[in-house]
Amino acid sequence: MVTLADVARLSATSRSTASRALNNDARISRATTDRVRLVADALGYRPNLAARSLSTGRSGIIGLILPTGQLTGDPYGAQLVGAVTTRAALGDHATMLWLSHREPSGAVHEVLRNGLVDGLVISIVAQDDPWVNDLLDGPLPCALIGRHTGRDDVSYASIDNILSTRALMAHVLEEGYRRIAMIRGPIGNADSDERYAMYAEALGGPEAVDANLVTVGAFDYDSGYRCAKSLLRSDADCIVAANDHMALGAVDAILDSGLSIPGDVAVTGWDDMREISRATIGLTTVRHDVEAVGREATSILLEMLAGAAGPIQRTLPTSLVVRESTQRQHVPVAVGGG
Amino acid sequence: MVTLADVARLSATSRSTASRALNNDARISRATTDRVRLVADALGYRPNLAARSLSTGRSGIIGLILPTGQLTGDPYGAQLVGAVTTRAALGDHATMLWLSHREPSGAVHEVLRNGLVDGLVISIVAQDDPWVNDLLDGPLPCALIGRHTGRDDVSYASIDNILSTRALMAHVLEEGYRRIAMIRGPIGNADSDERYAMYAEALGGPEAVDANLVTVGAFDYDSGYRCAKSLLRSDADCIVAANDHMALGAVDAILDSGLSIPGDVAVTGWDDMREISRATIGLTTVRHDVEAVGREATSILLEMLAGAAGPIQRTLPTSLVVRESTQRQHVPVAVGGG
DNA sequence: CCTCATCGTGAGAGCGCTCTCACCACGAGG
DNA sequence: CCTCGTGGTGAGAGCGCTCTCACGATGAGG
Repeated sequence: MVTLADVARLSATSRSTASRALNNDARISRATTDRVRLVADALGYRPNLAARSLSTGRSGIIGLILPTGQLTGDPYGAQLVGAVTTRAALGDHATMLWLSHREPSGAVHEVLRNGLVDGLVISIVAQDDPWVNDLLDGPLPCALIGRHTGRDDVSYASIDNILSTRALMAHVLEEGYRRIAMIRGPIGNADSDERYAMYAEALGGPEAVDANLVTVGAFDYDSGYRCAKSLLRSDADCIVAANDHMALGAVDAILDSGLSIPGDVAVTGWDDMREISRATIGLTTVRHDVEAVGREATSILLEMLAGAAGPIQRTLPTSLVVRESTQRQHVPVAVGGG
Repeated sequence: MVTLADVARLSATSRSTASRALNNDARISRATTDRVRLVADALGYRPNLAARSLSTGRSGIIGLILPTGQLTGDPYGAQLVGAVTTRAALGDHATMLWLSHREPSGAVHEVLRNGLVDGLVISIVAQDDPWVNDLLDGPLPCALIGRHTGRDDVSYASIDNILSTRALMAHVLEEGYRRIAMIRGPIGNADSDERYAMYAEALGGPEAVDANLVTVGAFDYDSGYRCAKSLLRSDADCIVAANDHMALGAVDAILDSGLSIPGDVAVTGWDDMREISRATIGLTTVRHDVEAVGREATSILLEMLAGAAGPIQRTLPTSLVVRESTQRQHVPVAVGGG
C-alpha cells in the first residue's frame, strides 16, 4: 500500500507538507503542490480513510435509513437512494444504506455511535417508531425526508402538503362534488396528518367533516380498495386518496361496484406515479419530485456537517395534475401521461 | 466519547486486557472478562471503527455494487439489497451500497482502494463493462451475483440456468409446440447466454436453430413487445422469453395481434415475479430465489474474508412453474399465484 | 543594519485501537 | 531447591493521517 510517507519521500517534502498539498492548503507554494500531486498521481496514492477518519473525527460517510418497505414495489425508494447517493458524492461523501426492517435498536444503534457515519438522512413511514426520536436526540446530525409529526426542532426536506391539498380540494369543489370523502394515510404520519388537516380545512374545519366520509388506509392498494368500498356505502361522490396506490384500489373498488369514474364518483391520488397514471383511468393527482426531496435532504445534512446551525427546513413545491378521474363536467381528455 | 482507555481504567486493567476481554480472547480469565464487559456496558462503550480498522487493516464493511437499473421498477434489486445486508450483519459486517450509474471508474474506484471496504458483492447486467474486470483483478475479494461470461476464475453465486432451461424446453416440447422462438437477453450477459445455449441444445444444437425465431431483447417490457411482434411474423407458436418483463411484453403483443394464449401462441418467462404472475394470464416461468442468491454470494465473500481460498462457486436450484400460458392441451386452470 | 511580519515548511504528537513481546506468579517435575 | 511450562496480564509500538507549534528564509520598514 502506498502511503503519504511514500509520496512525501518521493516528492522531497515532509508528510505534513504532502498532506497539505493534497488537501488544497493555500499556504503551500504552487510549485510544491504541483510536485506532490504529480508524485501522488504517479504512485496511484489513495488516502486511507480509516486513518483520516481517526485523525479528523470525520469519516466522510453519511448514513441513509430507509424502511424496507420503501424499496419494494414502487421505484420511490430506489429514486431516493439514487438521489441521496448522487448528491452526497457531489459533496465528497459516500453513502451507507441501512434498511430499518431489523430492529434499529440493534443494527442501527450499533453503527451509529461508533463514528462510522458523520450524519444521517432518514426516511420514515411509521413516524411513531421510538428509535426515530432516539436518533434525532442522539449525537449525530440528522436530516429527515418528510416531516416528523410533533417535532419542529428537526431538519427536514418535505413536499408541500398544505398548498397542494388546498389546490386539490379547490379543484374538486369547483367541479361540483359535494360528498367528498377521504382515504387518509396512517395517523401519526406527518404527510398523512397534514393532508387530512387541509382536507378538513377546505370543508370548513374539522367539525364540518362527516365522519362517515373519512377512512384510514395504510398507503397500499388493498386498504385503498377496502376503504373505498366502505365510502361508497356512505354515498361519497368523490374519493380523495392520500396516495396513488390507495387511489388505484379505490378505482378498482368503484368499477367493481358497477359505478363509473368520474360520472358517478371521482377519485384523486397523490404522488403521480408513472405506472399508475398509465392505468385504467387517468388519475388526478399531485405531482412532486421524489429525487428533489432526497437531494435537498442530503444537501441540508451536508450543510449541517459544514457547520450550519439550527434546524434547516425546506419545503418543495408540488403541482396539481388534473386528469379524467375528476372531470365530470367536461369531455374526458387525455391530459397527463408523464 | 468513551474510549477503551476509560473502560480499562474503571475495570482496573490495562487497555490490552480490556481489548482482549471485549474480543473474546480465551487467554483472559473469566473474572476479568466479566468485569470488563460490565464496565463497558455501563459506560455504553462502542469501539471506534476507524481506529480498529486502522489497526487491523479490516473495516468490517463490505461493498455492494448494483446497477441503478436494478433498483427501479421491480423488487428484484430491493430484495437483493435486503438479503445481502441481512447476511452481512449476521457475519458482523456492515454493507455499503454503490449504484453503478455513475462511471464506476470515478466513484467506485475512489472508495475501493482506500481501505474502506474489505470486499465486494457485485451484481452485474452489462457484463462487458470494463470496470467489472478491473474490480475482479483488483486487490479486493469479490463475489459475483450471477455468473460472469468468460471468466471461470471468480467466485459467484448463481441460479441454475442449465437445468431450468432444459426443464422448460422439455415442457414446451412435450406440450407439442414446434416453432419455438426465443426472446433472449443481451448478448454477453451470462444468464442470457446460458439460457440461449440450452434453448439451442434442446432444439438439437446451434445449427438446428432457425435464426428467424431468435431475437435479442434488453430484459424490459418494451423490447419484449417489439421482439414478439417480429417473432409472430415468423409464425412462432411458442415464445420463450428470457425474463418475465419481456414475457409480459410478448403477452401484450400477442393479444394485440388478435391471437390467443396459449391457443395460438404459448409464452414462457423467467423469474416468477409476483406482479407479473398476477397479470392477465398465468405465466409459465422459472422460479428462483433472489434472496437466496444474494445471501449465498454474501456468505461466499465472508468466507473468503475469513481466509477460504480459491474461487468459490455455487449454483442454486430453480423450479419450473407451469401455468396456463403453455397448456394448450389442457383446460386452462389457475395453478399459480405465488 | 536591525527588527519584524509573512510565507512556506518540518517535526512530532495524537487520534483509539490491536497485537507482539515481555513479564510475573504459580505449580509441577527433576 | 531450582528449572521450566503455563495461564494471565501489562507495556508500548504502530496503523496512516492531520494539525499545532515552531522554525528558517525572505523582504519591507525604521
